[in-house]
Amino acid sequence: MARIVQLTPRKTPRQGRSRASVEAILTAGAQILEAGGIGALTTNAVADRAGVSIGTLYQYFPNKQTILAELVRRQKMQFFEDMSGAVQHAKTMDLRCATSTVLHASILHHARAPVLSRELEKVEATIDCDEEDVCAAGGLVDRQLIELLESFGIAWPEVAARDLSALCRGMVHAALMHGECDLDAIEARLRPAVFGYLGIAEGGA
Amino acid sequence: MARIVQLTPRKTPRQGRSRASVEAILTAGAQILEAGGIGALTTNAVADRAGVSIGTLYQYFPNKQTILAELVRRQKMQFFEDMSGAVQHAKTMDLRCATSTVLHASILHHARAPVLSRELEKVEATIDCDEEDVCAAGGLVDRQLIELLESFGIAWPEVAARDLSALCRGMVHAALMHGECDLDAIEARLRPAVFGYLGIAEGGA
DNA sequence: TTAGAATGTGAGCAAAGTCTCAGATCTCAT
DNA sequence: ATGAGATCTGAGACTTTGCTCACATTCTAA
Repeated sequence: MARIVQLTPRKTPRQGRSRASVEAILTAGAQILEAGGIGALTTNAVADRAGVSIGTLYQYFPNKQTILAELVRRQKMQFFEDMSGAVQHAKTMDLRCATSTVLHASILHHARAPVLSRELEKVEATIDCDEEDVCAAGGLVDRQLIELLESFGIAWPEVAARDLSALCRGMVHAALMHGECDLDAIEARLRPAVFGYLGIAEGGA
Repeated sequence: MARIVQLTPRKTPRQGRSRASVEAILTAGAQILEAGGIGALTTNAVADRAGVSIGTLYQYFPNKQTILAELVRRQKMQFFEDMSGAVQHAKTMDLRCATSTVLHASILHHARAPVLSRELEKVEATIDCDEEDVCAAGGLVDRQLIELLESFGIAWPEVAARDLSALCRGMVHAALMHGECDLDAIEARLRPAVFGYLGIAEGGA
Protein backbone atom coordinates (compact mmCIF):
# COMPACT_ATOMS: atom_id res chain seq x y z
CA MET A 1 0.00 0.00 0.00
CA ALA A 2 2.58 2.53 1.12
CA ARG A 3 3.99 3.78 -2.14
CA ILE A 4 7.62 4.65 -2.14
CA VAL A 5 8.07 8.28 -3.06
CA GLN A 6 11.30 10.10 -3.48
CA LEU A 7 11.50 12.83 -0.89
CA THR A 8 14.82 14.38 -1.83
CA PRO A 9 15.31 17.12 -4.39
CA ARG A 10 15.65 15.98 -7.96
CA LYS A 11 18.72 18.07 -8.65
CA THR A 12 20.83 20.41 -6.59
CA PRO A 13 20.72 24.04 -7.70
CA ARG A 14 24.13 25.33 -8.72
CA GLN A 15 23.60 28.85 -9.94
CA GLY A 16 22.24 31.71 -7.89
CA ARG A 17 19.00 32.08 -9.76
CA SER A 18 18.02 28.44 -9.28
CA ARG A 19 18.74 28.66 -5.58
CA ALA A 20 16.46 31.69 -5.53
CA SER A 21 13.79 29.65 -7.31
CA VAL A 22 13.98 26.92 -4.71
CA GLU A 23 13.70 29.45 -1.90
CA ALA A 24 10.78 31.16 -3.62
CA ILE A 25 9.00 27.84 -3.98
CA LEU A 26 9.45 26.96 -0.32
CA THR A 27 8.40 30.41 0.84
CA ALA A 28 5.33 30.26 -1.35
CA GLY A 29 4.54 26.83 0.00
CA ALA A 30 4.73 28.06 3.58
CA GLN A 31 2.55 31.08 2.80
CA ILE A 32 -0.11 29.02 1.08
CA LEU A 33 -0.07 26.48 3.88
CA GLU A 34 -0.51 29.22 6.43
CA ALA A 35 -3.24 31.01 4.54
CA GLY A 36 -5.34 28.12 3.29
CA GLY A 37 -4.20 24.91 4.91
CA ILE A 38 -3.00 21.83 3.16
CA GLY A 39 -6.10 21.71 1.00
CA ALA A 40 -5.03 24.91 -0.71
CA LEU A 41 -1.49 23.76 -1.36
CA THR A 42 -1.42 22.58 -4.95
CA THR A 43 1.74 22.50 -7.01
CA ASN A 44 0.26 24.95 -9.48
CA ALA A 45 -0.64 27.35 -6.69
CA VAL A 46 2.86 27.12 -5.25
CA ALA A 47 4.50 27.76 -8.60
CA ASP A 48 2.17 30.69 -9.28
CA ARG A 49 2.81 32.31 -5.96
CA ALA A 50 6.54 31.70 -6.22
CA GLY A 51 6.56 33.39 -9.58
CA VAL A 52 8.11 30.43 -11.36
CA SER A 53 6.64 28.05 -13.86
CA ILE A 54 5.32 24.68 -12.86
CA GLY A 55 8.12 23.10 -14.85
CA THR A 56 10.74 24.83 -12.76
CA LEU A 57 9.13 23.57 -9.61
CA TYR A 58 9.32 19.99 -10.80
CA GLN A 59 12.94 20.49 -11.78
CA TYR A 60 13.90 20.67 -8.11
CA PHE A 61 11.11 18.83 -6.36
CA PRO A 62 10.19 15.46 -7.86
CA ASN A 63 6.73 15.63 -6.32
CA LYS A 64 4.49 17.58 -4.02
CA GLN A 65 5.44 15.60 -0.92
CA THR A 66 9.05 16.66 -1.26
CA ILE A 67 8.08 20.28 -0.82
CA LEU A 68 6.12 19.45 2.30
CA ALA A 69 8.92 17.30 3.67
CA GLU A 70 11.42 20.09 3.23
CA LEU A 71 9.09 22.56 4.94
CA VAL A 72 8.69 20.18 7.86
CA ARG A 73 12.43 19.65 8.05
CA ARG A 74 13.10 23.38 8.14
CA GLN A 75 10.46 23.88 10.79
CA LYS A 76 12.16 21.27 12.95
CA MET A 77 15.54 22.84 12.43
CA GLN A 78 14.05 26.19 13.41
CA PHE A 79 12.65 24.59 16.56
CA PHE A 80 16.07 23.17 17.33
CA GLU A 81 17.73 26.56 16.91
CA ASP A 82 15.07 28.29 18.98
CA MET A 83 15.54 25.81 21.80
CA SER A 84 19.20 24.94 21.91
CA GLY A 85 20.37 28.20 23.43
CA ALA A 86 17.88 27.92 26.25
CA VAL A 87 18.69 24.27 26.84
CA GLN A 88 22.41 25.02 27.04
CA HIS A 89 21.80 27.74 29.61
CA ALA A 90 19.44 25.50 31.50
CA LYS A 91 22.17 22.95 32.14
CA THR A 92 23.82 25.34 34.57
CA MET A 93 20.67 26.01 36.58
CA ASP A 94 18.56 24.23 39.13
CA LEU A 95 15.51 22.31 37.92
CA ARG A 96 13.09 25.11 38.63
CA CYS A 97 15.00 27.77 36.70
CA ALA A 98 15.88 25.36 33.95
CA THR A 99 12.23 24.48 33.46
CA SER A 100 11.20 28.12 33.29
CA THR A 101 13.92 28.92 30.80
CA VAL A 102 13.12 26.05 28.47
CA LEU A 103 9.40 26.70 28.77
CA HIS A 104 9.92 30.32 27.83
CA ALA A 105 11.90 29.41 24.73
CA SER A 106 9.31 26.83 23.77
CA ILE A 107 6.47 29.32 23.99
CA LEU A 108 8.41 31.88 21.99
CA HIS A 109 8.92 29.30 19.30
CA HIS A 110 5.29 28.28 19.15
CA ALA A 111 4.25 31.90 18.96
CA ARG A 112 6.55 32.60 16.04
CA ALA A 113 4.13 31.25 13.43
CA PRO A 114 1.41 29.35 15.22
CA VAL A 115 -0.84 28.70 12.24
CA LEU A 116 1.94 27.50 10.01
CA SER A 117 3.49 25.31 12.66
CA ARG A 118 0.16 23.72 13.46
CA GLU A 119 -0.41 23.08 9.79
CA LEU A 120 3.03 21.55 9.45
CA GLU A 121 2.29 19.21 12.32
CA LYS A 122 -0.72 17.91 10.44
CA VAL A 123 1.40 17.57 7.34
CA GLU A 124 4.00 15.63 9.26
CA ALA A 125 1.41 13.05 10.20
CA THR A 126 0.47 12.74 6.53
CA ILE A 127 4.00 12.12 5.30
CA ASP A 128 5.35 8.62 5.74
CA CYS A 129 8.00 9.95 8.04
CA ASP A 130 10.70 7.43 7.21
CA GLU A 131 12.58 10.24 5.53
CA GLU A 132 15.96 10.40 7.21
CA ASP A 133 16.61 14.12 7.18
CA VAL A 134 13.19 14.98 8.53
CA CYS A 135 13.36 12.44 11.33
CA ALA A 136 16.90 13.41 12.19
CA ALA A 137 15.87 17.04 12.49
CA GLY A 138 12.95 16.03 14.68
CA GLY A 139 15.15 13.98 16.94
CA LEU A 140 17.52 16.84 17.71
CA VAL A 141 15.22 18.70 20.08
CA ASP A 142 13.96 15.50 21.66
CA ARG A 143 17.48 14.36 22.41
CA GLN A 144 18.40 17.73 23.91
CA LEU A 145 15.38 17.68 26.18
CA ILE A 146 15.85 14.09 27.21
CA GLU A 147 19.46 14.71 28.16
CA LEU A 148 18.50 17.77 30.16
CA LEU A 149 15.79 15.91 32.07
CA GLU A 150 18.15 13.02 32.62
CA SER A 151 20.79 15.31 34.09
CA PHE A 152 18.24 16.37 36.70
CA GLY A 153 17.57 12.77 37.60
CA ILE A 154 14.04 12.71 36.22
CA ALA A 155 12.77 9.16 35.92
CA TRP A 156 11.82 8.05 32.38
CA PRO A 157 13.24 11.14 30.70
CA GLU A 158 12.04 10.01 27.25
CA VAL A 159 8.46 9.77 28.43
CA ALA A 160 8.67 13.02 30.35
CA ALA A 161 10.10 14.83 27.34
CA ARG A 162 7.28 13.59 25.14
CA ASP A 163 4.63 14.37 27.73
CA LEU A 164 5.86 17.86 28.42
CA SER A 165 6.32 18.72 24.75
CA ALA A 166 2.83 17.57 23.88
CA LEU A 167 1.29 19.21 26.91
CA CYS A 168 2.90 22.57 26.17
CA ARG A 169 2.23 22.46 22.46
CA GLY A 170 -1.42 21.62 23.08
CA MET A 171 -2.08 24.39 25.53
CA VAL A 172 -0.05 27.08 23.78
CA HIS A 173 -1.58 26.38 20.41
CA ALA A 174 -5.08 26.40 21.82
CA ALA A 175 -4.47 29.73 23.51
CA LEU A 176 -2.94 31.30 20.42
CA MET A 177 -5.68 29.98 18.16
CA HIS A 178 -8.21 31.51 20.50
CA GLY A 179 -6.64 34.89 19.88
CA GLU A 180 -4.53 35.34 22.98
CA CYS A 181 -1.32 37.22 22.37
CA ASP A 182 -0.01 37.86 25.86
CA LEU A 183 2.70 35.23 25.92
CA ASP A 184 3.65 35.98 29.51
CA ALA A 185 0.11 35.23 30.62
CA ILE A 186 0.16 31.91 28.82
CA GLU A 187 3.54 31.10 30.31
CA ALA A 188 2.32 31.98 33.79
CA ARG A 189 -0.57 29.55 33.47
CA LEU A 190 1.48 26.79 31.91
CA ARG A 191 4.43 26.91 34.32
CA PRO A 192 2.60 25.53 37.35
CA ALA A 193 1.29 22.67 35.25
CA VAL A 194 4.80 21.74 34.18
CA PHE A 195 6.07 22.13 37.74
CA GLY A 196 3.24 19.91 38.82
CA TYR A 197 4.19 17.28 36.29
CA LEU A 198 7.78 17.35 37.50
CA GLY A 199 6.71 17.17 41.12
CA ILE A 200 8.05 20.60 42.09
CA ALA A 201 5.81 22.52 44.46
CA GLU A 202 4.96 25.95 43.07
CA GLY A 203 5.50 28.07 46.13
CA GLY A 204 8.91 26.90 47.34
CA ALA A 205 12.37 28.25 46.54
CA MET B 1 -13.18 33.46 -1.15
CA ALA B 2 -15.01 31.42 1.45
CA ARG B 3 -17.70 29.73 -0.55
CA ILE B 4 -20.97 29.16 1.22
CA VAL B 5 -21.73 25.47 1.35
CA GLN B 6 -24.81 23.82 2.67
CA LEU B 7 -23.89 21.65 5.61
CA THR B 8 -27.27 20.17 6.46
CA PRO B 9 -28.73 17.03 4.91
CA ARG B 10 -30.55 17.52 1.66
CA LYS B 11 -33.59 15.52 2.70
CA THR B 12 -34.63 13.72 5.83
CA PRO B 13 -34.88 9.94 5.50
CA ARG B 14 -38.36 8.66 6.21
CA GLN B 15 -38.28 4.95 5.58
CA GLY B 16 -36.13 2.47 7.41
CA ARG B 17 -33.94 1.58 4.49
CA SER B 18 -32.93 5.17 3.84
CA ARG B 19 -32.08 5.69 7.49
CA ALA B 20 -29.91 2.62 7.19
CA SER B 21 -28.25 4.12 4.14
CA VAL B 22 -27.42 7.29 6.01
CA GLU B 23 -25.96 5.32 8.90
CA ALA B 24 -23.96 3.15 6.53
CA ILE B 25 -22.56 6.24 4.84
CA LEU B 26 -21.50 7.82 8.12
CA THR B 27 -20.01 4.59 9.40
CA ALA B 28 -18.08 4.15 6.19
CA GLY B 29 -16.89 7.72 6.41
CA ALA B 30 -15.59 7.20 9.93
CA GLN B 31 -13.84 3.98 8.97
CA ILE B 32 -12.15 5.51 5.95
CA LEU B 33 -11.12 8.55 7.97
CA GLU B 34 -9.62 6.33 10.63
CA ALA B 35 -7.84 4.05 8.20
CA GLY B 36 -6.50 6.52 5.68
CA GLY B 37 -6.99 10.04 6.92
CA ILE B 38 -8.87 12.79 5.20
CA GLY B 39 -6.89 12.30 2.03
CA ALA B 40 -8.49 8.90 1.56
CA LEU B 41 -12.01 10.12 2.16
CA THR B 42 -13.57 10.56 -1.26
CA THR B 43 -17.29 10.44 -1.88
CA ASN B 44 -16.84 7.46 -4.17
CA ALA B 45 -14.86 5.60 -1.53
CA VAL B 46 -17.48 6.34 1.10
CA ALA B 47 -20.33 5.18 -1.12
CA ASP B 48 -18.44 2.03 -2.09
CA ARG B 49 -17.62 1.10 1.48
CA ALA B 50 -21.15 1.89 2.61
CA GLY B 51 -22.50 -0.40 -0.08
CA VAL B 52 -24.71 2.28 -1.61
CA SER B 53 -24.43 4.06 -4.92
CA ILE B 54 -22.89 7.47 -5.22
CA GLY B 55 -26.32 8.81 -6.18
CA THR B 56 -27.80 7.67 -2.89
CA LEU B 57 -25.05 9.40 -0.99
CA TYR B 58 -25.81 12.70 -2.69
CA GLN B 59 -29.50 12.24 -1.99
CA TYR B 60 -28.87 12.82 1.71
CA PHE B 61 -25.65 14.77 1.78
CA PRO B 62 -25.51 17.72 -0.62
CA ASN B 63 -21.71 17.62 -0.62
CA LYS B 64 -18.71 15.99 0.94
CA GLN B 65 -18.34 18.58 3.69
CA THR B 66 -21.76 17.71 5.07
CA ILE B 67 -20.63 14.18 5.78
CA LEU B 68 -17.58 15.47 7.64
CA ALA B 69 -19.65 18.01 9.57
CA GLU B 70 -22.04 15.33 10.73
CA LEU B 71 -19.17 13.10 11.81
CA VAL B 72 -17.68 15.96 13.81
CA ARG B 73 -21.04 16.72 15.38
CA ARG B 74 -21.52 13.11 16.45
CA GLN B 75 -18.02 12.98 17.87
CA LYS B 76 -18.78 16.03 19.97
CA MET B 77 -22.03 14.55 21.17
CA GLN B 78 -20.16 11.39 22.10
CA PHE B 79 -17.68 13.48 24.06
CA PHE B 80 -20.54 15.16 25.84
CA GLU B 81 -22.10 11.84 26.77
CA ASP B 82 -18.79 10.41 27.90
CA MET B 83 -18.17 13.41 30.14
CA SER B 84 -21.51 14.43 31.54
CA GLY B 85 -21.82 11.57 34.00
CA ALA B 86 -18.43 12.27 35.47
CA VAL B 87 -19.07 16.00 35.63
CA GLN B 88 -22.36 15.45 37.44
CA HIS B 89 -20.68 13.26 40.01
CA ALA B 90 -17.84 15.71 40.34
CA LYS B 91 -20.17 18.43 41.52
CA THR B 92 -20.63 16.63 44.81
CA MET B 93 -16.91 16.22 45.46
CA ASP B 94 -14.02 18.35 46.59
CA LEU B 95 -11.80 19.88 43.92
CA ARG B 96 -9.18 17.17 44.12
CA CYS B 97 -11.59 14.27 43.66
CA ALA B 98 -13.60 16.17 41.08
CA THR B 99 -10.49 16.79 39.02
CA SER B 100 -9.47 13.14 39.15
CA THR B 101 -12.93 12.01 38.17
CA VAL B 102 -13.24 14.33 35.20
CA LEU B 103 -9.71 13.59 34.12
CA HIS B 104 -10.41 9.89 34.17
CA ALA B 105 -13.50 10.27 32.00
CA SER B 106 -11.62 12.50 29.61
CA ILE B 107 -8.83 9.99 29.14
CA LEU B 108 -11.32 7.19 28.63
CA HIS B 109 -12.97 9.22 25.93
CA HIS B 110 -9.75 10.04 24.14
CA ALA B 111 -8.72 6.40 24.26
CA ARG B 112 -12.00 5.25 22.72
CA ALA B 113 -10.90 5.95 19.14
CA PRO B 114 -7.76 8.03 19.26
CA VAL B 115 -6.94 7.97 15.57
CA LEU B 116 -10.44 8.86 14.46
CA SER B 117 -10.85 11.59 17.02
CA ARG B 118 -7.51 13.12 16.08
CA GLU B 119 -8.50 13.01 12.45
CA LEU B 120 -11.83 14.63 13.21
CA GLU B 121 -10.06 17.44 15.02
CA LYS B 122 -8.10 18.20 11.90
CA VAL B 123 -11.31 18.04 9.90
CA GLU B 124 -12.99 20.44 12.29
CA ALA B 125 -10.32 23.03 11.57
CA THR B 126 -10.95 22.55 7.86
CA ILE B 127 -14.68 23.11 8.05
CA ASP B 128 -15.82 26.70 8.32
CA CYS B 129 -17.28 25.96 11.70
CA ASP B 130 -20.14 28.39 11.57
CA GLU B 131 -22.46 25.45 11.34
CA GLU B 132 -24.88 25.80 14.21
CA ASP B 133 -25.39 22.18 15.18
CA VAL B 134 -21.70 21.41 15.20
CA CYS B 135 -20.82 24.44 17.29
CA ALA B 136 -23.69 23.83 19.66
CA ALA B 137 -22.50 20.27 20.22
CA GLY B 138 -18.99 21.51 20.83
CA GLY B 139 -20.19 24.07 23.34
CA LEU B 140 -21.94 21.51 25.52
CA VAL B 141 -18.83 20.04 27.10
CA ASP B 142 -17.16 23.43 27.40
CA ARG B 143 -20.12 24.83 29.27
CA GLN B 144 -20.23 21.85 31.62
CA LEU B 145 -16.57 22.19 32.44
CA ILE B 146 -16.73 25.94 32.88
CA GLU B 147 -19.63 25.65 35.29
CA LEU B 148 -17.82 23.00 37.27
CA LEU B 149 -14.65 25.06 37.57
CA GLU B 150 -16.70 28.11 38.45
CA SER B 151 -18.44 26.24 41.25
CA PHE B 152 -15.02 25.60 42.76
CA GLY B 153 -14.18 29.27 42.64
CA ILE B 154 -11.51 28.92 39.97
CA ALA B 155 -10.60 32.30 38.52
CA TRP B 156 -11.21 32.68 34.76
CA PRO B 157 -13.06 29.39 34.40
CA GLU B 158 -13.37 29.79 30.62
CA VAL B 159 -9.63 30.10 30.20
CA ALA B 160 -8.93 27.28 32.62
CA ALA B 161 -11.36 24.99 30.84
CA ARG B 162 -9.73 25.67 27.52
CA ASP B 163 -6.22 25.30 28.92
CA LEU B 164 -6.94 22.05 30.68
CA SER B 165 -8.81 20.53 27.75
CA ALA B 166 -6.00 21.35 25.36
CA LEU B 167 -3.32 20.26 27.77
CA CYS B 168 -4.96 16.89 28.38
CA ARG B 169 -5.81 16.27 24.77
CA GLY B 170 -2.28 17.06 23.71
CA MET B 171 -0.58 14.78 26.16
CA VAL B 172 -3.03 11.90 25.93
CA HIS B 173 -3.01 11.87 22.15
CA ALA B 174 0.76 11.98 22.03
CA ALA B 175 1.00 9.07 24.41
CA LEU B 176 -1.57 6.99 22.56
CA MET B 177 -0.03 7.74 19.18
CA HIS B 178 3.29 6.60 20.56
CA GLY B 179 1.75 3.23 21.28
CA GLU B 180 1.09 3.46 24.99
CA CYS B 181 -2.01 1.63 26.09
CA ASP B 182 -1.81 1.70 29.87
CA LEU B 183 -4.37 4.42 30.51
CA ASP B 184 -3.77 4.40 34.24
CA ALA B 185 -0.12 5.21 33.69
CA ILE B 186 -1.01 8.13 31.45
CA GLU B 187 -3.53 9.34 33.99
CA ALA B 188 -0.99 9.08 36.78
CA ARG B 189 1.42 11.28 34.87
CA LEU B 190 -1.19 13.79 33.78
CA ARG B 191 -2.90 14.24 37.14
CA PRO B 192 -0.08 16.10 38.86
CA ALA B 193 0.17 18.46 35.90
CA VAL B 194 -3.51 19.31 36.17
CA PHE B 195 -3.24 19.65 39.94
CA GLY B 196 -0.29 21.92 39.37
CA TYR B 197 -2.29 24.06 36.98
CA LEU B 198 -5.09 24.36 39.50
CA GLY B 199 -2.68 25.17 42.29
CA ILE B 200 -3.37 22.05 44.32
CA ALA B 201 -0.29 20.49 45.92
CA GLU B 202 0.06 16.85 44.98
CA GLY B 203 0.89 15.35 48.35
CA GLY B 204 -1.79 16.85 50.61
CA ALA B 205 -5.28 15.55 51.48
C1' DT C 1 32.74 34.30 -29.27
C1' DT C 2 30.66 30.16 -28.61
C1' DA C 3 29.46 25.48 -27.26
C1' DG C 4 27.45 23.10 -23.81
C1' DA C 5 25.43 22.99 -19.35
C1' DA C 6 22.06 24.95 -16.36
C1' DT C 7 17.75 26.85 -15.92
C1' DG C 8 13.08 28.32 -17.20
C1' DT C 9 8.47 27.91 -19.67
C1' DG C 10 3.69 26.48 -20.09
C1' DA C 11 0.41 23.77 -22.99
C1' DG C 12 -1.56 19.83 -22.05
C1' DC C 13 -2.04 14.68 -20.65
C1' DA C 14 -3.80 11.22 -17.46
C1' DA C 15 -5.84 10.26 -13.31
C1' DA C 16 -8.85 11.25 -9.74
C1' DG C 17 -12.46 13.67 -7.78
C1' DT C 18 -17.23 15.94 -7.16
C1' DC C 19 -21.69 15.90 -8.30
C1' DT C 20 -26.04 15.43 -11.70
C1' DC C 21 -29.76 13.27 -13.84
C1' DA C 22 -32.96 10.29 -16.08
C1' DG C 23 -34.79 6.32 -15.22
C1' DA C 24 -35.41 1.71 -12.42
C1' DT C 25 -37.06 -0.23 -8.14
C1' DC C 26 -39.29 -0.44 -3.73
C1' DT C 27 -42.88 0.79 -0.02
C1' DC C 28 -47.18 1.60 1.76
C1' DA C 29 -51.72 3.74 2.45
C1' DT C 30 -55.90 3.19 0.21
C1' DA D 1 -54.07 -4.44 -6.51
C1' DT D 2 -52.32 0.06 -7.44
C1' DG D 3 -50.59 4.64 -7.80
C1' DA D 4 -47.81 8.13 -5.75
C1' DG D 5 -44.02 9.08 -3.49
C1' DA D 6 -39.67 7.47 -1.49
C1' DT D 7 -35.45 5.41 -2.57
C1' DC D 8 -31.73 3.63 -5.34
C1' DT D 9 -28.65 3.32 -9.40
C1' DG D 10 -24.45 4.34 -12.03
C1' DA D 11 -22.82 6.27 -16.39
C1' DG D 12 -20.76 10.23 -17.31
C1' DA D 13 -20.30 15.58 -17.48
C1' DC D 14 -17.29 18.63 -15.66
C1' DT D 15 -13.44 20.20 -12.74
C1' DT D 16 -9.15 19.93 -10.46
C1' DT D 17 -4.58 18.38 -9.82
C1' DG D 18 -0.11 16.20 -10.21
C1' DC D 19 3.18 15.95 -13.41
C1' DT D 20 5.79 15.61 -18.28
C1' DC D 21 8.06 17.14 -22.21
C1' DA D 22 9.72 19.61 -26.09
C1' DC D 23 11.54 23.73 -26.60
C1' DA D 24 13.38 28.64 -25.21
C1' DT D 25 16.50 31.30 -22.58
C1' DT D 26 20.51 32.30 -19.63
C1' DC D 27 24.98 31.41 -17.76
C1' DT D 28 29.88 29.94 -17.69
C1' DA D 29 34.25 28.37 -18.99
C1' DA D 30 37.62 28.25 -22.52
